[in-house]
Amino acid sequence: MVMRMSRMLLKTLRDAPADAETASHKLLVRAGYVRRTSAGVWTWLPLGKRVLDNVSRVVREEMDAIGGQEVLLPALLPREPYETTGRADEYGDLLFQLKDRKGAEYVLGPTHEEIFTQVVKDQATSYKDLPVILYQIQTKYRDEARPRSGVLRGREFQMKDAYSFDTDDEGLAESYRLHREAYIRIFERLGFDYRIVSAVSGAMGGSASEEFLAPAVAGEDTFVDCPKCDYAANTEAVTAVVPPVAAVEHPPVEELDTPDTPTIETLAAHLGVPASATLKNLLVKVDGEITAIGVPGDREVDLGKLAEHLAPAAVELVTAEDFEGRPELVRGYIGPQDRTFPYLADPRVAPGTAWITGANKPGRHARNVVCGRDFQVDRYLDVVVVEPGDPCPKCGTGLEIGRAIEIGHIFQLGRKYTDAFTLDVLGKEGKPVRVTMGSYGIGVSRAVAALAEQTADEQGLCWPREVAPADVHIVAAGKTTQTELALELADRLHAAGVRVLVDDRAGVSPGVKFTDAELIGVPTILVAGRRAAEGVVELKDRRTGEREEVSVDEALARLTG
RNA sequence: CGGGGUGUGGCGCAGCUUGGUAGCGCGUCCGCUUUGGGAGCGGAAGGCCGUGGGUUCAAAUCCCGCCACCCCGACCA
Repeated sequence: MVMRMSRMLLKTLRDAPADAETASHKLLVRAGYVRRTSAGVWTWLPLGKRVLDNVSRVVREEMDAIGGQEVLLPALLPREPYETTGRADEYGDLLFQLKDRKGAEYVLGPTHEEIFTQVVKDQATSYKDLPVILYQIQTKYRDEARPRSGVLRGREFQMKDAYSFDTDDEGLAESYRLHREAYIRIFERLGFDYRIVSAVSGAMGGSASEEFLAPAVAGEDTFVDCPKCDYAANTEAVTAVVPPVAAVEHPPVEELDTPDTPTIETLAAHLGVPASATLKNLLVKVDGEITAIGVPGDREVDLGKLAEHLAPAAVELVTAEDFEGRPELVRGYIGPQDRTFPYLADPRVAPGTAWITGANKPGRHARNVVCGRDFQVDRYLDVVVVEPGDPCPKCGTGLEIGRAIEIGHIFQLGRKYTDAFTLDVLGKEGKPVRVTMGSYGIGVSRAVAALAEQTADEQGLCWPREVAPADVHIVAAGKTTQTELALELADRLHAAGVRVLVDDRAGVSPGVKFTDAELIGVPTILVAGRRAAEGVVELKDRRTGEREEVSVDEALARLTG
């Protein structure tokens, strides 16, 4: 069907809604693709629905290509399976919960590992039934504390979720590999600039997990990117590169009088040394026990990272009360020498390195405090916040830090869910075998917004052809002659299988139509204008802005070629 | 959940300080003119001013409560 703007439910806005902040949010609303219905809940208007469907189509084709079988599970689900796996509590308020008239408890599905596990338990009984890959493209519900950035992070959103079921680890690894490659093809076809980074599994459980990140200023994730090699990683997953320590004989420890220097800043200024020469000792409580973390003075500790390393132990910052009754802990002057507490340290605090650090006496610091000689480290942990310029673990180049949108995530779950539901199949030996599982997600609606973020320019949206709502946007810049030609071209192109959007609105000035065409972002703009009567039209590339006058036949040939 | 901000026709905003007829731009509808970069003139429609209460002769405006929405952070396949 040819989309005629004179008949479409489409209204572009000159001004973006005041509450829109990110480019994709502003442009998708201004260009009439989506409309907010409530916080984090969006209506997809005709143009938006087309783009959404195009993304789904690509995803579907590539999932089918690896043997995935599409199914559709309900979004309205009994709560009980989520209790079985403990995720009802784990998700907490993130779960939309409701009751039916009889008081039975339901949830709106946030992701479907539980239900897919049950489906396979129902249907698969023998190792011959496996491996199997199931997927669906479906609406998901998460009651996010803070939905934001338009459809980038909604409470209701479209997701493709896939699940693999295998009888052994090798099978899982293969299913995972298949998905990884399918994802690469999907994101290539969609026109994404993306990185694959290793990630932490979080609430999903399981071992191996990688994220597909689309770099964008509006992104919520920070990641490091090596400008030279292909290394990229989630900031939490970066490991420090420690340069080898020169075997130098350090002079003995020397105490210094350093009054009023309780912070690294004041200390470094007082002594006239860089902060990196000092050793910062941050006190935390690990399950209530006071513990110090030693990091170079110019470094920040990432408490989230620390908590992750020490989980399930609880990590809290110390408070003033914790110093009561501990006179050996001198606030601002703590050092790891003669310590009375466990000592964790960043790998940069390597054996043989010398530091300026607290002397455990008020107003006193010590220099030439050598790791391994004057103090011992109980355990090394990577807990320092990554900084731009830190060396790449792979090639040593200075890393860059950027923002990105998570558009896909793949997991080797293992047996977390199959254990919970005792999903076994009969093996070759006639004995039950516990099934192992993977799960693989793509945020379909998020991908639309992420693509908008990556491809839009000052004039508006600018879609890659594969996802664009049409191939050609025909503008009738004039009166009857132009409109008739525009409609005729639309029909002929459509007959040739080209997807067409035609601006045949009467009484709308050419200027309005041009700016609307640029805002809407269809890759090719065809203008039937001044020279329409003589059979000459203009072809314009939305991205480059290049335009060219060609005959009608030439235009048709190029667009159908 | 902590901090900040905003609620006035479809969109963007003014009015609130100092209470008294709800206003502007864009958009929409009708008519005429106009048609290559957000046209002109004339007419018109459209708003329990987020919501509940209070103060007052009188509340968009002052006071109290609530709700919704947005931003930063925490959190988050």
